[in-house]
Amino acid sequence: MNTFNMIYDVVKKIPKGKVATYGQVAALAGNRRWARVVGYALHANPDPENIPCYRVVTKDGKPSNAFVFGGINEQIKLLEKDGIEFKDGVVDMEKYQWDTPMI
DNA sequence: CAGTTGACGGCCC
DNA sequence: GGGGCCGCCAACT
Repeated sequence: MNTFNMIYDVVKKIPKGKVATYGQVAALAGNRRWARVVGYALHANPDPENIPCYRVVTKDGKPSNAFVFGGINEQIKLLEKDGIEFKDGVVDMEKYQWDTPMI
């Protein structure tokens, strides 16, 4: 169970129609300070089919400025397909942020 | 082995 | 309100 593995596990548990912030994923993975590591882990993304990295956004509810898995537009498209509403490129965190009971 | 960087977050100026 | 800096851990060079 590496740090990466825990992070991936958390990301994979993000329910459809919800999004999580990097910090939140890090907190769920075990440490809040892993925010950067989470970013790195998702960048590595060894299994994109099971790791919906597009559901992980910054605290602002915006996708990372270096999202390069197909383009920002593609990420927004995928999120909207999940039922997540985008407004001016940002998600309504109050409504769509993953409500984790374990945090 | 040591130094630097990195899909971030939070605080300070 | 906006911009910049520091800090955290792990991976990469």
